[in-house]
Amino acid sequence: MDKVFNALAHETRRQILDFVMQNAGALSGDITAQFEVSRIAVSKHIKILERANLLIIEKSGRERLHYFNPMPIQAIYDRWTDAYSQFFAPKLNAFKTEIESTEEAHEKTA
Amino acid sequence: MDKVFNALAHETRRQILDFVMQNAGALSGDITAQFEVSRIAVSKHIKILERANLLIIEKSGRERLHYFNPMPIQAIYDRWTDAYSQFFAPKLNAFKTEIESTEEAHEKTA
DNA sequence: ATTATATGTAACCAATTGGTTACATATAAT
DNA sequence: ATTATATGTAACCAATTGGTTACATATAAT
Repeated sequence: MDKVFNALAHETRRQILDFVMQNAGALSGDITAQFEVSRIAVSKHIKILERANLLIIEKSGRERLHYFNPMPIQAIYDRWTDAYSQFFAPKLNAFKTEIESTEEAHEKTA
Repeated sequence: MDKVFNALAHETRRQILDFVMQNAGALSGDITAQFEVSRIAVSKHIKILERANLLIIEKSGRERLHYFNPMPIQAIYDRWTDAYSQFFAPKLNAFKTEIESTEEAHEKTA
């Protein structure tokens, strides 16, 4: 789970996920072509995503085909919404209002 | 958005969120008491969470009261599920099966 | 058989991160 | 007025991160 959060904490890696999602089976080279940084840099990002199980790689000859795996994100979401359920239900709007009025009060004091 | 992902990419910071969520209005000192690291280290983590808008701070005299703000996470989730909706719907199971068979095939080759 | 392509690994480096100690300040309690 | 408490800031440091170049290997194409 820590690996997933860490993997998602970099813009390039999130973009790689976006790209692979829309281009299932993309090769390393296809992914590299999307970015300005070197092939090696992209390769490292892919490795981090792979270790977080966000990408699944299929080898075919000298090529590597990449597939997006949504399950770790689903797992995080499940844990998250469960833990934070009190905030994601009707109570949300009340909370919003409370925070906003708190902030207004704060601004007046500041 | 990058700030939010980065803020979530550290175990201690996720634990701070958990704690503040269940202890709305907690003081800096209350949060510090939950961890082994120094007050300063915790303070830095809090600052990162604050800048990501995941914590809202209300000053009261010499104290700082902390409140969890779920909205950035909600925003991420909205963006995420929208972008990845093709995977979070009925298709999910088909995809899972596809990946699993792919992996089996891969294991046999390896 | 030779050449081109797809990818991997090693060594290195600057920037960022996560932590520390030491010192400072503002409010509350006595 | 003095002391204790809650929090802030500065300077520093080791570890991690994100990138690079140089070299290597395995498969596909000619």
